[in-house]
Amino acid sequence: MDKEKLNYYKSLGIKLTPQRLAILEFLEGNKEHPSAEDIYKAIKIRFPSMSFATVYNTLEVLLSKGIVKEILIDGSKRRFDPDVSPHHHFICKKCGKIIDVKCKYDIYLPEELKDCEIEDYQLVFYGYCKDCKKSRT
Amino acid sequence: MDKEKLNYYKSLGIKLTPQRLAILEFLEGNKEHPSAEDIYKAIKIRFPSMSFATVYNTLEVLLSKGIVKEILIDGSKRRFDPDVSPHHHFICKKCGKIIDVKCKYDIYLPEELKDCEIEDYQLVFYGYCKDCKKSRT
DNA sequence: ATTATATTTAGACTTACCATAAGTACGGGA
DNA sequence: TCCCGTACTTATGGTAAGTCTAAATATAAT
Repeated sequence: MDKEKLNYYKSLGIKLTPQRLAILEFLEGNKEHPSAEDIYKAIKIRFPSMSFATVYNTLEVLLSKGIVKEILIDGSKRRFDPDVSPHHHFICKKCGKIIDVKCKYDIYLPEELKDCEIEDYQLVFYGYCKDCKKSRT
Repeated sequence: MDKEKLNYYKSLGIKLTPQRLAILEFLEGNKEHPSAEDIYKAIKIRFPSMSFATVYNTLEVLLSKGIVKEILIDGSKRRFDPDVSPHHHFICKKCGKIIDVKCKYDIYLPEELKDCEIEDYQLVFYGYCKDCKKSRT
């Protein structure tokens, strides 16, 4: 990881432990929208002593700092996305694969929410991916 | 519940037990986007013998018949919506309240998903509702 | 005879707890 | 200025517990 990024993380007041660096490196540029378990399994290879709690703790920190984003799309588990730029997602109902959607849509503030403070919005497409579409009965 | 609806449910091949009727009545016109627990608690008053599993079983049946829809919006639990007409949602990050958004947006099929079979899409707004907006520090 | 219910059990995912360990900031000495 | 110990703060690891959901099975209802 380059020095600039390191300093950026430090400037946010994050204590950079080897485990956290490993998690950050794993997430950097990752397009798989991993779950906590995905992260845990991947890091465990290099850090056999890694604990599941550490993964969750670190994710909580990264979420609070806006370094990663949680995507509410998979009912069965939390998914995380290191790409915090505005974009949308598709999830396959069969295999759970998530695909980024970079389209821009013209989403105006709905009348029903005029008294609310909107921080973000996400568009989610549900269906079947290229591979699962074929193999469906 | 009126007879027309009853016959409609019957025509779908759903066996209408007292518990299921209670769940259907509770859901009918319900704008609270209840969780399984909300439903369980509400029905338990009239059916003390009601089981949690029955709630899940019934919801599973109603989902498969398209009578209710699951909304993936609350990371901590499943939420259900008896309004299956196309619409969107807002969720308050603080109190968890969900508000319906009936606006129509022009959502075209994104290039990234041209090989996928899209069944549905949902737009979700995140932020703070009228009440929680004030009380934030 | 088929299907739903109630109850219990089990599983997956996540959070809480606490003693131990490690990172960071600071200040004195080279 | 740079290096290095010291003290303070925070993170880790392991486990235990909590929550939500799904499975299994015997009983009851249709």
